[in-house]
Amino acid sequence: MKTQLKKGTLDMCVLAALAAGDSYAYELVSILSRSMEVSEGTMYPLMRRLQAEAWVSTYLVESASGPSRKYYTLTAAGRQQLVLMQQEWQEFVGDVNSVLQLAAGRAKGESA
Amino acid sequence: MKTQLKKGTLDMCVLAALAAGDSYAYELVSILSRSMEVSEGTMYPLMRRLQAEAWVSTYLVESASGPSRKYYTLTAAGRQQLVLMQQEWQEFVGDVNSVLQLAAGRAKGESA
DNA sequence: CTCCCATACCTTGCATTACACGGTAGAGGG
DNA sequence: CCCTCTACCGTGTAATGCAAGGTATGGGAG
Repeated sequence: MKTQLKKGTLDMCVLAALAAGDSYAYELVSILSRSMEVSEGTMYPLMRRLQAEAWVSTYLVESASGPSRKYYTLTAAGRQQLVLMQQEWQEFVGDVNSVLQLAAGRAKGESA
Repeated sequence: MKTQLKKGTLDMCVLAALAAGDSYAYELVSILSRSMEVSEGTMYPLMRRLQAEAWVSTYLVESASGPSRKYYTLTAAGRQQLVLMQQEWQEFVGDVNSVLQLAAGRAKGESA
């Protein structure tokens, strides 16, 4: 029900996960699922977008327990983008929190 | 360009602003604009949604410098919802930050 | 051998929501 | 009369998360 909150942050989360090491979509879902809810239907289109932006590149690796895995690596541009996104994210969190604090005082009836 | 980040937070921001005192859409835009970018085209549909959820109620007040103003007040349900949203927001921020920190260590070549 | 499950890939269609753009209308100044 | 500021509103578009469904590989259960 709070899926709207994720809009725009998943890209950053995936890039961050990839900064910790190469991975593939199916695994990324389970990695991120440890901290937040994500579904496959979100992941695959997302990875396509990241690749279209040239923030990641791919290579195939055969698996002994199923189909080949499509691994993703951060490109230099991807690393740069991650830094940028983190800055925007923290700035945004600060903005929202400042709005929340604006209200906090008066909400309890403290008149001035 | 980071409009996606706002998805789902504007409702909360508006409710928070109203917790500090009744207001009308046009004014809410300028209030929130002090902390973040919002446009009128966003505000009016948003207010209708909040009202449809019964989180706010309205009353008209004539103005000496233009058309009548449609003021919005938080309902009891609105106050409750604000608290809920704030909890979800902080939880979400924590989740995202934990993902970001996951990557932080290894990104610099610290091989555990 | 067959069936099923876990792995791993992918697509289509839907819902939500922020915003640009455009339109209406009152009050006051040039 | 026109223009600006205030203040309201609607339509259509873009972005994106997700449910649901589809394909294929490999191994274990029956």
